Amino acid sequence: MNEAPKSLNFLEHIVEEDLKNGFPKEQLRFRFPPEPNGYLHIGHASSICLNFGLGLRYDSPVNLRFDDTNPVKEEQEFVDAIKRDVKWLGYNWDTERYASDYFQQLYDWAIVLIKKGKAYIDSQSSEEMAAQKGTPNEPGGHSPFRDRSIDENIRLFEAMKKGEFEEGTHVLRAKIDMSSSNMLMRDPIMYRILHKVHHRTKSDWCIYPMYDWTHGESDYIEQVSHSLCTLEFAMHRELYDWFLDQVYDERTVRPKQREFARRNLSHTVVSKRKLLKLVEEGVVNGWNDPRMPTISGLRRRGYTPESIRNFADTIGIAKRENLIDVSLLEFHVREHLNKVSPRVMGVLDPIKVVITNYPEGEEEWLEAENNPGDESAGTRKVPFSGEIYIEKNDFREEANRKFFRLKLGGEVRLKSAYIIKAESCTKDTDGNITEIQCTYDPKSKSGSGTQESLRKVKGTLHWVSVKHAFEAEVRIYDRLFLDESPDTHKDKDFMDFVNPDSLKVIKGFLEPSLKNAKVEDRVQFQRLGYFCVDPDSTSENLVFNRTVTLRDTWAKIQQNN
RNA sequence: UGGCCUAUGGUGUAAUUGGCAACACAGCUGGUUUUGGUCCAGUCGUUCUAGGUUCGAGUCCUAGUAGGCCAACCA
Repeated sequence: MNEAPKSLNFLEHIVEEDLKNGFPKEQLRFRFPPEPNGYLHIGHASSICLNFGLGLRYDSPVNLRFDDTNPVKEEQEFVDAIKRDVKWLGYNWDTERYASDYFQQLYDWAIVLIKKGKAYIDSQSSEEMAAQKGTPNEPGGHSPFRDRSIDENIRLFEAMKKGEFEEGTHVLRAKIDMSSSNMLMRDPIMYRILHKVHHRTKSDWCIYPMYDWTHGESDYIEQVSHSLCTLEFAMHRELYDWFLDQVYDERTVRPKQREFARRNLSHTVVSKRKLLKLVEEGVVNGWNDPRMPTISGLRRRGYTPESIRNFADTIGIAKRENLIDVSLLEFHVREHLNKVSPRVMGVLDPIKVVITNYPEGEEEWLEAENNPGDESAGTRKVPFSGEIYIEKNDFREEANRKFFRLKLGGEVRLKSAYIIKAESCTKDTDGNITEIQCTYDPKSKSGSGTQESLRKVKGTLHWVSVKHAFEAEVRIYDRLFLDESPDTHKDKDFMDFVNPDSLKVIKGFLEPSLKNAKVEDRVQFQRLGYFCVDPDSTSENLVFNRTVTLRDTWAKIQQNN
């Protein structure tokens, strides 16, 4: 907010332009309008950051408005989840609103339209109406009910409201233009009959307003100045304005709809239907599975609100098609986690190292820094002993100069501990290495300041003391889809691209300081990645989710060979 | 036989509104480093096509091309 001149996106330009043309800054108001029929995902997060970001930028109120005009699909559970997610992202709405709060006002205005001859009751079936609607290339025809008298329209509409008709028997339509090139202007439906219980208004209503009739008028009621939505609503703008014209009073703020392109993330899907399929077919374990692009999934995965906000800020906003590489999201979570997460040591694929010259039965507690980039993070004690675990792939019997980890005859630094040298290793009958024998240099202790401790050795390994380490469950997550755009292939289903290795559950050996880690704690397992404590954790069985690996140039080197 | 929207490095977004095309990510090279992390330095590479207006066009105009959206009693 307070840094040097940041360039504006096209929506901010529009606001600036309005301000320049005399729109009072105090009357700026925005809204985030989710339909409570599903969970918020990363795409919504961008929209949330956009609208609330505008609120922050101009110090303007932002309403959280639930667009709950369809009782068939909407539930309180989603309202609660959405509120939790928006809060978690770090935003505060001015007021919590519901389109259903406006049902009476909307009804009254509908009567006004009928009286002005701008709306009528159509008693055809939906099939008949569809057939009449024409196509984008051909104009539609008029309904035989289009010229009902105002009195009859009023009488029928009231009867609809009283519940005197079956679902599907009548609708209220705006009387606009059946030959418009914009299909939405061909006498759009304003109300339909639905004998359903609404999550808030219960059984008060059996007629429910449609989106187009509701949304703009709700913006108007709330005096939202800029109503931002995605591109597919661009054609709705003409209707949005037409409806507004019917009730607009010059003395009030006239809401302005503008459209932006939704932002697509690579290697993922976000449509409700597809996410539901992943849940129902057991590809993932629920809506908040750490592989899901839902806010709750990202949270459980270990993403921070800051990283998501920074991501949204970086990708910007425009009107063209886009596919943002997920590596940018990963960059932002690494960037933030690098600053805030304590470093710890854990070995996920252990091999035992015996330090042959370490005094039998002895142990010592060494000082280790919690974050080399942040002195204020302090230090902690880590136990060392004559038997430790290191990662299997940190040892090779022989290797070239590029491999600066442990090899026979070679030296390596144990992070925050001593320099060791591999002398020999033992194998089982299949030739698998089962143990490595090393010697250590007692004078090389980290931080001791001795000549030996200051020696430069190329490699530094993380480790845990066998005797002190404890076991925990570690869930290694990877991208859910192997294809960057799994749901855009004409000949293939997105399910064909599910990564079979998106989750591996393993056992890790962790340093004892982690024993009292709490759910949602985030740490960096040194040299491995960032991990987050999962809510499945119990006091006997801690569960860590891998949020993201560290950048791994070694992996890249190996890949290129 | 339509209407609306869009087109800038590999990706995303900018360009003081007509004035030297920039920022981030990704890639590559080197340096620092008790994390092959971080950090630092460097490097690669861009205005869909064809005309037009202009001293000057990514920006304005025309045509073309490519992509997206539009015919739910969904939002």
